[in-house]
Amino acid sequence: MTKIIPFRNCDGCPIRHRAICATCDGDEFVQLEAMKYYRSYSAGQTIMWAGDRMEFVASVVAGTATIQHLVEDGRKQTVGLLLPSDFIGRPGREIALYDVTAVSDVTLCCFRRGEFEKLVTNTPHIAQRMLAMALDELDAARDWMFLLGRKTALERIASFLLLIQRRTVSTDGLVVPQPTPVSLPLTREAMSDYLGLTLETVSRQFSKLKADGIIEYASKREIIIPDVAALRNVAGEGAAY
Amino acid sequence: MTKIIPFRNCDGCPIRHRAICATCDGDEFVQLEAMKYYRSYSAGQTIMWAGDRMEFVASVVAGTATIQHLVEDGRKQTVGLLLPSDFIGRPGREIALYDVTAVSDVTLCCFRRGEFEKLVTNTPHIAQRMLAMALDELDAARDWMFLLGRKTALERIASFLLLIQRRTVSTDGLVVPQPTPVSLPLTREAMSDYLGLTLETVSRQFSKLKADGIIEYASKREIIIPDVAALRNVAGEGAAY
DNA sequence: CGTCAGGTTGATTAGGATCAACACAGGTGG
DNA sequence: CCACCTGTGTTGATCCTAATCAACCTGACG
Repeated sequence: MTKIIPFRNCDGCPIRHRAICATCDGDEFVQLEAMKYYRSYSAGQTIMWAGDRMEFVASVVAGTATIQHLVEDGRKQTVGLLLPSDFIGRPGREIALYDVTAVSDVTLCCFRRGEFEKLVTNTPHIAQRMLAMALDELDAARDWMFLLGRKTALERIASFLLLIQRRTVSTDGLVVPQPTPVSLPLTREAMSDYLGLTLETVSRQFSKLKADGIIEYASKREIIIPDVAALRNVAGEGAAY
Repeated sequence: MTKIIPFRNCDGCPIRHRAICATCDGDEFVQLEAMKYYRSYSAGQTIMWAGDRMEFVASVVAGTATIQHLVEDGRKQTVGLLLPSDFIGRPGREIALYDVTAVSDVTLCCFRRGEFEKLVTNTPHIAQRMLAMALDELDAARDWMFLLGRKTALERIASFLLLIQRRTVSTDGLVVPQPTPVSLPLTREAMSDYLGLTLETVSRQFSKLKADGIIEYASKREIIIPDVAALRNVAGEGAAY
């Protein structure tokens, strides 16, 4: 099941043009490439514990991870989804605030935190890229706050499917025949943690979407969206582009 | 009601040491000071509309504003609370994604967006300060996602009161006699928008906290917390410091 | 003195949580 | 090869929290 990463250097890296390194110029890029190292985690493994010292920051190269806040009484909320090209960790913070867990097999491109922080201080491009990515994440978090605060269960599921669909097609690159099958990186339970629901409610809303013809199952973890506009409608998103 | 700001320059500015300018060195600071201008808004005014072109970025000098996401059918969620020293806007984005509304009379220290963006590009300190602030906001947004996804109504109110208390005492500076009165910058309705509740539920939970002796009213918009630890307990936060 | 925004409280409803049973696929080991 | 187990997902019955609908209170202000 574990995918072997078939490259050792950044040429041919699948996230080369979207990750933190996307806007680096020649010299900066050389520095980054020199200090990077890969790490792999299998599905279910914890990448980082809340409260732990963070040894590294990293880009997700392949796989899916979640950022989670969990509390003694067992309540859990996923506060961030990490897909390929997303960044883990933050320069300037020593202690992790959240757990990071691999939900599928994950490959990371890591940088020792100390060295990376020096790079951020010294090379404006990287600081600016970090800033742009942080602000994008902040906007995404705010959209999710609306979802968690105001959307119905059905709308949450629909929004989540659209999110995955958007990220998937843009990852795989070129345009694909319209009714694309979308494979879901999360279990029903992991989705419920992300959507502020229970796994039973998630399951029920999937059934409802299927009954209404909004989605079809290729398998339990792979859906087909015959009409994206219809799904967008259910999600309560404008008919935007 | 409108407070007149009794200063023209940055000396004596109440947020000088916490805002975006906190870590600027002499030269950077001079540049920032040269390009700044003040704007005031009275309670209820909209500072920025979602979809509008952003002419400026700004620091909140005084007053309270909210960042809101609202949707055609009337649903509304406050996705950010802006208190003194918080930053509005983002370099590199032309169009606002959210509405920003003054909930009390607000004074901003503004910078033309174009000029500010140049400064971010050219002066590493400011880019790094922006990054640190953005990452702090991201953490705050993630904590709020937990609140919206998993906390009960009572816990949300308690958490909100603690948030305001924390920000208030740290704003006013020195330590104050223990049972501090905390003045609430938001109406019940504005709180409900922030907490993902209805205003009726907010009101009920206030009544419950009062009945349980966790809070007392100095007035409807000013509460006293006799025992912060007890409130923290209700909020479901650890007994942390 | 009347009006209105902000706030409280009550009665009822509804959406999702909770508790519970069952289905199904994939492994594992006898 | 089959029996068993475990992780994942579905569906049903019931309960409960917060939403909704509604009435009323209070104080500020013209």
